[in-house]
Amino acid sequence: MDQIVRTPHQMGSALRRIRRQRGLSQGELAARAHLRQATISEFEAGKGSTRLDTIIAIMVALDLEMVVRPRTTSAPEDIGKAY
Amino acid sequence: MDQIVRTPHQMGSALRRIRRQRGLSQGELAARAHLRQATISEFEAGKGSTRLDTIIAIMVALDLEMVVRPRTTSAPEDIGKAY
DNA sequence: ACTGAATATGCTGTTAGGCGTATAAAACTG
DNA sequence: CAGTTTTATACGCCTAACAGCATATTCAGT
Repeated sequence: MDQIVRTPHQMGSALRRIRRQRGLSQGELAARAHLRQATISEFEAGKGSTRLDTIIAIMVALDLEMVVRPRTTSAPEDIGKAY
Repeated sequence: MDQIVRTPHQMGSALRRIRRQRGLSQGELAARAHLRQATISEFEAGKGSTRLDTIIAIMVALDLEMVVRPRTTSAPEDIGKAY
């Protein structure tokens, strides 16, 4: 249930999944976070240039928090990358 | 050791602490992440408008990852630790 | 298929991020 | 305390985020 995030795309996907779990539309989330529905759409699509405060606003609206930690080696996509 | 991040300021502080643990200067980190030393300085100071891809670049250079999870309620004595 | 909701895309305007470059202010070190 | 390293600020430039507003497109329910 905790989502590992290493790329903008993973960030967008993770929050989209959680938003849907909460039963919210992009428009509803946007209203709660004081953002445009279009901004949510672009962010969830993996826009890397989304600003930190925008992401924070979304996380607050979804009642989430982030944890920063040393990189783990458990992600499936990483296997093979070193070779 | 894992850093809870709920605000831009906490994000900057957390990565600054980790950078120092790694024994890196802002200039060295900037070089590794292909950013300016000034950009690192501003980000660590808590700039909320820092872009996601900039943050990701810093985390990659520090060998870190993020986790997104439901907000937890930390004990009062823990709250100060994030600062 | 029809229809309304949800999501993606477009346009303009304002504001500001990050760049290169340079320097000022702090913080170590001998 | 001087000399060095590190961190914080500044200016001009280019690009784009996000705003409001509107519409096109896709999805889901009946």
